This record gives sequence, structure tokens and C-alpha cells, in this order.
Amino acid sequence: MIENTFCHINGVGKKIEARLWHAGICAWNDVSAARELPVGPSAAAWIRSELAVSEKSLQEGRIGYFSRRLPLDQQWRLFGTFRTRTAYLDIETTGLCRDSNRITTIALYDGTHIRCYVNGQNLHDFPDDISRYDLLVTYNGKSFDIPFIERFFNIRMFQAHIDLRHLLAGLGFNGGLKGCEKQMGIDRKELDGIDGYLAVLLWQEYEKTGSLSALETLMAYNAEDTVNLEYLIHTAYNLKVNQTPFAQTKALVRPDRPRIPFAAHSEFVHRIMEKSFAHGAHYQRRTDEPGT
DNA sequence: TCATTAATCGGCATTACCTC
DNA sequence: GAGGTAATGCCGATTAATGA
Repeated sequence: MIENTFCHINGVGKKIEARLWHAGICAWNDVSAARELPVGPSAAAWIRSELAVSEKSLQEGRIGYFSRRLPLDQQWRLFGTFRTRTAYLDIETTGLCRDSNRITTIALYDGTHIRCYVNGQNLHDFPDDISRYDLLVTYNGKSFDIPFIERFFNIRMFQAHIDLRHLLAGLGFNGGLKGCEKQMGIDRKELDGIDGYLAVLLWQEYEKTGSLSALETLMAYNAEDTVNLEYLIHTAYNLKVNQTPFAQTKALVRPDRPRIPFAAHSEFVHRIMEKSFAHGAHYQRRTDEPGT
């Protein structure tokens, strides 16, 4: 899809891009083959010169060149070309307070391997590992995960980033990550019903009792989020491609779902829910609210 | 609950193109 | 060349949605 993109060029918006496509200039190589472009002569010269830079940047795999130039609502186009260098990312924390909170676990999935980083164990490995990827896919990561990680580790994350929250909202999918998954028919099975608040309770249980069942359930939940991000981005990408003239040629095949190497202990989850309910019924209320 | 973000909208300036 | 039109970018204000 990147080779069909023109709106990363300064001065070219969606309308001029659509005009080019309509004139049969659907890819960069069509520009060099075309004698004339459906724009003025100065704009045509500018587009030709910019595409030379774009082709070189693509050959060199410089995703940053494209992510800086693409409008925010068109960042999804990066995925088709750079998906093999993508990391799906989700964090869990000790709560909502930004100042005193800590990251408890981070799940990182790259389409092949699922890694889980646990506070007090291997969390310090995360900054090195994430630096190997060029494109991040998150849900609400622009507001939550990425700023939280940068503050927690005191690092800057320069990768290109697709936040599915806004992409999916533009396609009519709202209601938080779990809501979007439900609308797309994703079944979480034994992890169904677990949300971010229960993730906090699971971590508290692990810290208090050392329960490995609590930790493994938390890791399973965390990993499930990242695996589902892969499904969601493929679906969203194909829906966006359907809005272009390239629906037949650029749609992606959704990959097989990987096996999650952590087990959720559903009986344990129910026990925590009941315990929380008995201590004030606030968990029962929260499960009716949107979000994760 | 609250900080954060993107989307949206309107207004304005700039630039390029087209028509006369 | 002048004037009109279209497209784009930028800015600020507002709104809606989300995370654990």
C-alpha cells in the first residue's frame, strides 16, 4: 500500500491522491511511466522528485521517513509493508494513578514469539528487546502504554506507532479493546470477563501470596491482548484497503492464531472476583463499564 | 476518576492552477 | 496579468473516548 501512497508528499492531500488514482496512476512506477500527471506542471515536477526520495527510503527500509510524513489517519498504511518488523504491545500496571504506579507486566508479540516481562523478574530486559522493532501496534497506546513505558524506564520510543483505538473508531468499532474484539467475533474463552481492574487484583494477589496461578493468569490475559491486536490490525487494515481501489490486490491474509504459552486459571479468577465483590461489590459494578 | 489524545470543525493564510 | 477557485496547512477550541 505504501507504493500506492502519494499523500505523504507535502502538498498532496487525499483529493489529489484520489485524482491520481482515478487517472490510472495507482503506484509510484506509474508516475515515471506517465507523460503527464493530472496536476499542474510544478506540482508534477515536485511529485516526481519526492517519489525518487520515497523509493530510496523504501529500499532502505526507513519507516521513519514515511511515518513522519503520513497524516495521522493514514498511518495504518505502514502496516502492509512493515508488518514483519511489528511488535504488538500491551502493559499492565498496579492501578490508574500515573505518579505512583508501576508496570507489573508487559506482553510483547511479534507475530511469531510471545514474550512476557514481569516486574521483579525480567522487566529490565524490555527496553533492549523493544528497540529491535520498527513499528508498534497498541490499543490506546498513544495515551496510555507508550507514555507510561517512557516514564517508567526513562526512555524515548521512536518507533512508528499505530494506535488501534483511533483506527477502529474510524471504522465504527468502539467500546474499548474488549468491545472491539466482541464486535469482531473474538472469543476469549476462559479469559472472558477479565479486565484491567482484575489484572490489578491478580497482581496484588501474586505480591501478597506469591501465587503463581495469579501471575500466570495475569500473563495469559496480557498475552491474549497482544495476540488479539494482531487480528484486529489485520482486520482494520483490510477494511481500510477496501476503501481504496486496491481492495483486490492489497488485502492481507490473517495469520493463524498462536498458542499462548500461559494458562488462565478460571477457578482462581472467579475466587478473586467473589472476594473482591465481598469486600465492597465494586468489581461487580466495574464489569458493567466499558474499557478493559 | 482523570489525564491524554485524536478527531472534528471553523477560520484564515498561502499556494497553485485555471479561465478570461 | 488579473481575478476566481480549489486545495492544503496551520491554529485553536471543542468533543469524545480510552486506559487499569
